[in-house]
Amino acid sequence: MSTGKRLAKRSIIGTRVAALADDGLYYSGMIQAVKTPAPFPENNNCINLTPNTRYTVRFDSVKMKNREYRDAELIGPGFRGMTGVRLQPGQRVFLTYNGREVRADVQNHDYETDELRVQIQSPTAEVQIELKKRLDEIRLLESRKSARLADVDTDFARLADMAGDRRRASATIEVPSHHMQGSRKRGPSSSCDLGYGERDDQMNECNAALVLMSLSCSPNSPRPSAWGGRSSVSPGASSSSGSSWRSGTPSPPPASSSFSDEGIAMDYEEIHPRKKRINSVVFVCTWRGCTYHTNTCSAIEAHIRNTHLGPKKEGDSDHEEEFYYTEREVAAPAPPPTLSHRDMCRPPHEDPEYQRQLVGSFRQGLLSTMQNGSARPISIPVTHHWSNSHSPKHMRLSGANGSPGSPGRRPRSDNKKCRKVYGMDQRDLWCTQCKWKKACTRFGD
DNA sequence: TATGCCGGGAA
DNA sequence: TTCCCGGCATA
Repeated sequence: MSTGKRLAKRSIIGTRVAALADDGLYYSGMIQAVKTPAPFPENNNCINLTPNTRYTVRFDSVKMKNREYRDAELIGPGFRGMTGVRLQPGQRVFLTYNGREVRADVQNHDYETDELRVQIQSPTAEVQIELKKRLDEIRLLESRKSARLADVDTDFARLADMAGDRRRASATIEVPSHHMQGSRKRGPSSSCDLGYGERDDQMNECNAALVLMSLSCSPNSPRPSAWGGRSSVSPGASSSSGSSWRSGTPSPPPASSSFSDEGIAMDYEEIHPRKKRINSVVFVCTWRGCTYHTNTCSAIEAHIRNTHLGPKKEGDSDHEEEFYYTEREVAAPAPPPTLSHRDMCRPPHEDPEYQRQLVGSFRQGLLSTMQNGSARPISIPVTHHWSNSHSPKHMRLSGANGSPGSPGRRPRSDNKKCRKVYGMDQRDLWCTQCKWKKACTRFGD
């Protein structure tokens, strides 16, 4: 049943196209409206299209006015391709170079051989790279959805060489949604994993999480120059606190509370200033299914923007990329395994990898006690800043008192659970598992 | 009785 | 896969 609120699947509105402007150059834009003389003028999908159909193109550049074109005049998916197109010098094009999409400007187009001389706009670059490309290797539209390639301080050649660590990072942040408070019903998805176009509505919640993600890039870690160059730090940002609040969002970072959703400590760095280590830092894309990682912040942001998020809207400066990557230290001289998690937004005990280690140690302890008979409690250091305690505790896990009767059911732990800590009326602060009546991941063993 | 969480079903 | 909840085990 169609409600009529959504465009038909085949709607051509919103399609990205390139169209010829008065200056003889093609500019990218988007189909904004379709005018068709067909009997169903309200039908905007391509079912009733005729050769007389006219498409209103809204150009990406605000300086350019909307204009109507016939389909034969438009280049893009569903319209004509590049064949036969004549490009003028100065034409902005896109091509794949070193596995990445780059911008280039046409120097000259040989109509006979359909070969072009283009000059790549290397972002790093004093050196301009000039290439010869065939017309069919050239695009007028950004296929990788990057609107900011030119701003990104990315060494593309180095990116292509990236290899190695493929560990997945999990940096899921739950943003408590008010509409769910007190209700057991599932609310509308409030995930920040949104498609392009829906994001604005969700930015209040996302901003909160954005703050948390910003903290994952610690001020102590090496920063590429582009970071500082691009970080138009908002006036509310505190430079002395060491907080890496650098989003352009107008609201200041939450100041007083050392806790946020999911018990994430905001002033973690202040409580435990990180030991200066010269380990290399890897920025890991946390987009679901993506294992991309790189060693520069700007590169990971470029990746996220290009590959996952899509073009940035005009005047947008929400630094949304920060939400989808996490910073990881690759320990050179093998530090204690859990320390690396200090870099992450997720509290250590909620980190799946940490939990695995914990469970692993627990099992190992059980095993050893079973083998040598001595019930020696295992002591695992737990930094529990997340629960109002600022001193490291030791969580005692004893294999001796495992319940004999119910194998498979874990002995009830004495730890405070979200229910106890937050109470029923603050259910939205519970960890997800507690909400689902599952084993608590925040205070659990 | 309150709480923790397993198992399983719905979305 | 995520979310939710009945119901059992345990404190």
